[in-house]
Amino acid sequence: MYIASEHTAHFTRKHAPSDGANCLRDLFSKQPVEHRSGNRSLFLEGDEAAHVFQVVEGTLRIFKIISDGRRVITGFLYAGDIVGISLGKRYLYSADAVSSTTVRRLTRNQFDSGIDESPRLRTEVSALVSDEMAAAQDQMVLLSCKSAEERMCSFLLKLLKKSELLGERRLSIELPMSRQDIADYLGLTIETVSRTITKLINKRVLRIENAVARHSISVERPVLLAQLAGDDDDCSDMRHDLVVQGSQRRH
Amino acid sequence: MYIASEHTAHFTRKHAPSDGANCLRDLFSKQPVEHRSGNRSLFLEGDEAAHVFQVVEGTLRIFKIISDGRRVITGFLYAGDIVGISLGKRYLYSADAVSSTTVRRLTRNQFDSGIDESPRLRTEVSALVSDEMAAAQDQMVLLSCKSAEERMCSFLLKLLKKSELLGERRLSIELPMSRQDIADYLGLTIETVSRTITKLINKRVLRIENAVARHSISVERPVLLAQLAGDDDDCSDMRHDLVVQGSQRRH
DNA sequence: CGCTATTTTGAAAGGGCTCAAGAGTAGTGG
DNA sequence: CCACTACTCTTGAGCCCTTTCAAAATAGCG
Repeated sequence: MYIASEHTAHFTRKHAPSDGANCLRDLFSKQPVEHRSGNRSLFLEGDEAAHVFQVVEGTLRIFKIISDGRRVITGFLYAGDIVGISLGKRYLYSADAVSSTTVRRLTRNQFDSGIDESPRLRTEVSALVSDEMAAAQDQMVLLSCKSAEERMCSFLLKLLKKSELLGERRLSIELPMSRQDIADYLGLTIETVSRTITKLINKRVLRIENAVARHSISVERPVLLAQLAGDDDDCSDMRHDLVVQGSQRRH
Repeated sequence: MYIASEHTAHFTRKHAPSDGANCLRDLFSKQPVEHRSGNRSLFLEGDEAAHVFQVVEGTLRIFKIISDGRRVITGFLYAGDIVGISLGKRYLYSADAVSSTTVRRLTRNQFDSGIDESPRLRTEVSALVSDEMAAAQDQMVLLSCKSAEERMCSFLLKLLKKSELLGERRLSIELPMSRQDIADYLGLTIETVSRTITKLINKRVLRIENAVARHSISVERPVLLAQLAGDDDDCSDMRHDLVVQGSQRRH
């Protein structure tokens, strides 16, 4: 219902002003595609936020470099995702291509005037911002109090769900990013990431595809993976006991 | 320039349509104030996001309760702050009063139609969303790779800057929240928070005001505090060395 | 096939957590 | 006003998980 399929997009376009767009996809579709090879930068933290990008194919990572040189990856963006929405004058983070990636871009002005004209686009943008915020919140929870194993499982589970949404039949996960990328995203070291994956393989939760070794993982026991992730997707069952005074023990 | 004082708000109102508002403050100003005593809930994660709130006085904490009962505080809100902006249909987190607090509220509809009418308000909202996102990013960095001491100093420094903005003369920080709140916010245990504060006192960075014991801290060496926070507010000096391949050692 | 980059594995150290107890603070009622 | 109780905060000791440092194994590439 929310996803504008090719069909509905075409249908509703008839009713829209000729210069308008019905969804963000339409807005971007007229822009030429650009290509970025792996590790090529898209923009840098602090640069003037002149453009909004849509990932056409491939993967982007968005990150900050902190004073001592360490890198914190705050997110990965995949085909269809849009980067640069909830921004002020300057980019809050840097972005570069994990692997070979294609994007389309709109100038900030194009984007802003596009959404100013259409309440529908504003709604769509607002939903995306909300999603982005929700993702940031989830990441804070993960970094606040999850163990290495829980972090790894949460990450893999998220990728698994994404590939299921895209209609993947087999329970396999493609990892375009390196172990170092995963470590910088999950707030761990590369060694801990590696060890944790090994542990999950020993537990028969995962299995390494001998094909594109290490960057393709198949999930043997998805249920166990979900349990180990420790999300339990909200504890909505206990939502209504009021007055939970602080966290009870443990971090 | 950005802060709409009583005066400018009154002045510019003449030029605006009678039903419009020039800034969010105006939009809220007509609403009655509501009072929440300490620990009283404002709304719960997952509830229908029916209202947007403005803090008039006091402090709110916004948090999530995760499956094992632990609490993660994702932010504190102080006088003037607005909560519930970047939301979809449901609240992403719960909110309650840290201490005695007063708020004003708008229904989602009031808020949405208010900003729909005014490009100026949309700009203001967009800026607030951007700030919220920036804060979330900073928190991710803090949780990803800062030590207990760095976290504590970052937190205190933020509060110090806030109180400076409000025109405080003395270098003192009021902590309306409990040690447990701080711990749940910084991803630490209450014991570590306590120990870290003690350590900072021993280092002569802080000093406890014997007045409102423990919830009023004076900063003896603000410069050292900033150094220990390890922010170095962006490493904008090194922004342009491209191709920083992963974080170099250490997390 | 040899070189380099990435990943894995091992051993030791450390920082924050856990468990436990003590000290300080606040609220209550005699 | 002070004793009593409940709660928050602090301090101590030991442990565990993750990090650190180091080296070997594997993958990628010319």
